[in-house]
Amino acid sequence: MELGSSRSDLAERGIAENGGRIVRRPLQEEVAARLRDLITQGTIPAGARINEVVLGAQLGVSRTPLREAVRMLAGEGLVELVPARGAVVRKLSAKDMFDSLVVLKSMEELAGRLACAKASAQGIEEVSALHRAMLEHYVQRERLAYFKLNQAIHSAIVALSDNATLAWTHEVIQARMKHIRFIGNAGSEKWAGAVEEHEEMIRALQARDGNRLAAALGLHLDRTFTRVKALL
Amino acid sequence: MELGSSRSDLAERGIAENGGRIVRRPLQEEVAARLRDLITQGTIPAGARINEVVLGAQLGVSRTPLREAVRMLAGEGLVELVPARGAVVRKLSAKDMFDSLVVLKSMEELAGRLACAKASAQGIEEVSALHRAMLEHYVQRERLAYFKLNQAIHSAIVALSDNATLAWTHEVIQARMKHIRFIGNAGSEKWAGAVEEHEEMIRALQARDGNRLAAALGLHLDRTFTRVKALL
DNA sequence: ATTCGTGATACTGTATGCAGTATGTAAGCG
DNA sequence: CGCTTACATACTGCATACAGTATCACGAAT
Repeated sequence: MELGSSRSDLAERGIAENGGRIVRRPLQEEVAARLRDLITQGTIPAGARINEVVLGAQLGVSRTPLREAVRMLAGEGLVELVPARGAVVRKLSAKDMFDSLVVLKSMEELAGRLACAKASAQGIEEVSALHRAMLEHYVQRERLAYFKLNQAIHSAIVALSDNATLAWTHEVIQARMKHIRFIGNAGSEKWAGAVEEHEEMIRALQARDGNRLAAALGLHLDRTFTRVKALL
Repeated sequence: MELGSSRSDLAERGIAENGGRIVRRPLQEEVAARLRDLITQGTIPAGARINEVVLGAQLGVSRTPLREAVRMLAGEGLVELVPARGAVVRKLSAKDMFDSLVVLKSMEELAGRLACAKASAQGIEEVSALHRAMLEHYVQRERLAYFKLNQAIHSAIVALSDNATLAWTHEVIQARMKHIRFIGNAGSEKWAGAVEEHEEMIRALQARDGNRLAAALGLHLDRTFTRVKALL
C-alpha cells in the first residue's frame, strides 16, 4: 500500500521546478517532509514506533533514506531515538504542551514587535491577504485549508520580523504541536473566537502597533491553550 | 589519524554506566556528540564541507553512522545539507549572530523570570556553586574550563525555569554560536566585565528577583554581542 | 591566450546484507 | 495454575557495495 500522496513519481517528488531552475531533492528530504505530514495528520500517532521496513515499503523507499529522514526529525525533536528500538513519535504531555505554548507566546510577542518595526508595506499586505483567504475558508467551513492558512499566518508574521533564528525556532516548535492543534481544530466551536483574535492581530499589524500586536498574539496563544488542553 | 578523544574503545564510548545501569549508546549519537565538539572547537571550520569517507576514517567509523549523525546535526541546524554535495558546517553571518542573540536574550529573560518563580533553593544553590567554580577558573586563567562553566551556568538557569521546550531551544541556539563565543573568549580583555555581569545575575537569582535577573541576563547578552561582533 | 568541451576522478545518495539485541511465545518447573 | 526460562522471530545498528552526479584537469578550437 502506498502511503501519503497519490502521485507517485519524479514529477512530484524527486525533481521539482523552482523559477525555471531544476532542483534535485534527495529522497531523504522528501521522506522527511512526508513523515512530518504523516505525524501531524496522526497517520503515525504519537508514541508509535516507526518500523523501518514496513514504513519504507509503504513509502516505496529503502531503509537508508528513511533512517536518515528519521534522524533529521530526531534533531528537530519530533521523534525520539531509543537505542536498539528505533524511533518513536514524540508524545507531548500536557505540561510539554503548556511549556511550548509559553515559549511560543514569548517568541511571537517578540516577533510581533519586530515585525511592526521592520516589515515592508508589501509584507504586511501579504499577511493581510493570507488572513482574508483564511476567512474565506472559515465561512466555507473548509477545516484543513483554514488550519493550514492559520499556521501560515503565524509563520508569516514571524517571517516579517526578519530574524532567521526566530523563524526557524518558531517553525520547529510549531511543528511539534501541529498534530494536537490539528485535531484540536476539528470539532471546536470556539472557532469563531480564534477568528476574532486573528482579526485583532491583523488590525494591530496594519497599524504597526508593536505592543498591541504582541498583546493580541499573547492573548491568542493563551486562549489557544484553553482550547487545546482538553484534548490531553 | 584518530581525531578527538584519546581513549579509544568501549569503556568511553559504546558502553557507559549510569547509576549502576548499563546504557548502550549507539555509534551515531557518539559521533554526533563528537562532531558538535569538533565544530565548536573549530577543528571543522564553518563553511567547510564534511567529507564522509575521510572523516569517517579519522573517527574510525563507517559512513553510515557518520551520515546519520550529520543528519541529526542538520535537524538541529548546525550543518546544512546541499544536494549531491553533502553537508557543510553552517556559517553564521554577523546578522545571524545578532538575530540569534536577540532570540537568546528574549529566552533567557523569560527563563530568568520563571526560574525566580519556580526554582528550588537547592537548584539556586547549585547554580551558585557553578558560579563559584567558574570564578575559580577565572582567577586561574583557565580559559577552557571557564568557558564551559560559563555556558553551563546559562543552561542551568534555563533549566531552573522547568520548561523543557525552553531548555531545548536555548541549547540548540547556544550550540550554533558556541564556536564564535569560544574563540571570542580567547583573547578578550573584557573578560572581567563578563564576570561582573555574572555576579549580578547570581545575586538577582539568589534574591529571586525575576525582573532584576531578566535585566541582568539581557544586559549580559547585549554586552556579549559587542564583545563578539568584532570577530565577524 | 582564452574559452569551451570532454573525460577522469572522487564523493554523495541509495540499496542491501549481516550481526546483535529486544520481544513474544511456548514449554518446563514450582 | 502461575512463574520462569529458553528459544524463535523480527527489527535495529552498522558496514559495504553500487550507481549517479558534481568537480577538476587537460586538451582542442577559436
